[in-house]
Amino acid sequence: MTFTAAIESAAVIDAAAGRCAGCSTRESCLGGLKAAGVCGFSDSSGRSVERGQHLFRAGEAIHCVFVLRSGAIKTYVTAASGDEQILGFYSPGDVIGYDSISAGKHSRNAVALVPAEVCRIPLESLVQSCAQSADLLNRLLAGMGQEIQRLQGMLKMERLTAEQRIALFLLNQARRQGRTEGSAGGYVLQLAMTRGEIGRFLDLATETVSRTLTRLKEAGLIQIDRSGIRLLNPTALHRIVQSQPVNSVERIAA
Amino acid sequence: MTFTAAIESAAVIDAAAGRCAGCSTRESCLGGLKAAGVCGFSDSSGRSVERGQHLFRAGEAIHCVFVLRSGAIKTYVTAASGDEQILGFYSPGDVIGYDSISAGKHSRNAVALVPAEVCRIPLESLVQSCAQSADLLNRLLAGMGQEIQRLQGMLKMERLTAEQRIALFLLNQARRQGRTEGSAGGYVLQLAMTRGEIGRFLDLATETVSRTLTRLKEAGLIQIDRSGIRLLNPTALHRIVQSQPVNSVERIAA
DNA sequence: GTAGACGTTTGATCTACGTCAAAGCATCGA
DNA sequence: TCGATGCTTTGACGTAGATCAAACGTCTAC
Repeated sequence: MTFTAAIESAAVIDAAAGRCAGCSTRESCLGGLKAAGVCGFSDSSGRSVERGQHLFRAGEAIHCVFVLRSGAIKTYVTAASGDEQILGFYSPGDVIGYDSISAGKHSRNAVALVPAEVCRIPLESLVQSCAQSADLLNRLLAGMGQEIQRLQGMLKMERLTAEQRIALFLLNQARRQGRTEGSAGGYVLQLAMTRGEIGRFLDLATETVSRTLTRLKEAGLIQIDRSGIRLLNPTALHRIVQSQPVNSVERIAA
Repeated sequence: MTFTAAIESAAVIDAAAGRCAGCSTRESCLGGLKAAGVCGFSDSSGRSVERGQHLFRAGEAIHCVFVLRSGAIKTYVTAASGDEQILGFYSPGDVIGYDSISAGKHSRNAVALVPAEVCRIPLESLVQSCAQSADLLNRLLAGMGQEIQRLQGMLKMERLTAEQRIALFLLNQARRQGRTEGSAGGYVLQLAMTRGEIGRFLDLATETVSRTLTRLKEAGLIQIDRSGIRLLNPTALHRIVQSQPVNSVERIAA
């Protein structure tokens, strides 16, 4: 079992054959096919990434895509002016790196927001295996298609007011977290990112994020305590997203 | 030679075997492989679309991706509020429909801005052929990867000022038109879209698009005559895009 | 020609959100 | 315990671009 130079500093998690069997991300992960015996990536292996450590950086050569097993990762680019734009937050089960398949090198940076574990899937064997397995090919195309649709969704987001963006963001996070954790009931979001990072994702100033969250809190739609946001009224949040941008909370919360 | 029900109203252009041979879009088109004998799509065929006619609509089932041979096409979605958001303008050689591969149905509408000709590439045979041809698979993945990067570019665009967006839009259009027409020298853009459509693409009001164009014109960077914009000073336009947003034209044009 | 429909341009005004500033509040190491 | 550091919150103010309104091409149909 060896590592490429690019990640030689990483700690091995578990690259044994049956590894995918008990993985909670199997459904959405490309590598679940390994357990199914459909394809066996010989050097698929894991890596743990510490908080603040980069998984890859823009400009680096690409050798693999990553599947997030646990933790949280953000991808971002840095403008000439120096300020950062966050392109995506990733939760367990997400595949990171579709954008750069067959581009040769990464177009953005990826960094862990909290300690994370990822699976490496070498690009070469992934693409080669697609020739053998129609199922894998379909999963790959579906994953890339979803990434395209996610980005189209973000473009739509740019048209919304600050309040609508925040509401939509909270709902999206809840939906994604529900995928791995117990879905119904709770709706308590563990946000791994800061207000500033939410802002750099939604294209809002930190202050606007903060103000909007307090407004939603005071309207009774959410509850904010340290290291978590509870969605008290997801339906109202939905209404805010849908509503015409004519002061929402006041109209909706009633 | 038959058509699916979805496009039975369309006129046949040319579905003969050697058709790709003389096609100007061969380089960027997936179907160019047909001429190379690498793969032969049995029912790949053409269709002409009139100005204002839809190629497909959101919600419709997907049977194929399209390659634009001539003309211009826009894709858009309509918000609940009724206003339209344009997701992309397509020029000859572009592949339309990557986003919906393996999604089952279209997520957006596609309509011709001027009379257009497209090639249909049935999805099923496209995906199947990827198993046979590594080259085709790579082209497909590359195309989807580029679409992802195009969307990431649009997200970055949203951070720019109106003037920067317009400048970048003009440069992008020039680059894309240069791909098929004679590239150097001219820089005369034939814009198939209205000011309003540019605005609904860049997320700007029609008035802002108009005002910004006149400002660029008065600064001597572009020349506007009926049905065309000439880029007199692409370098200055580039500088505008790169510059910090502190009133650009005045600083740059000097 | 001329009427009508559209697109464009220009001006005046309004507003959501950014920016600047300063004061809370956690968390962590010594 | 106490700074030190970094995140969050709140307030005051400024501005880019939206919106409203109206005049001005330009193209097509008759």
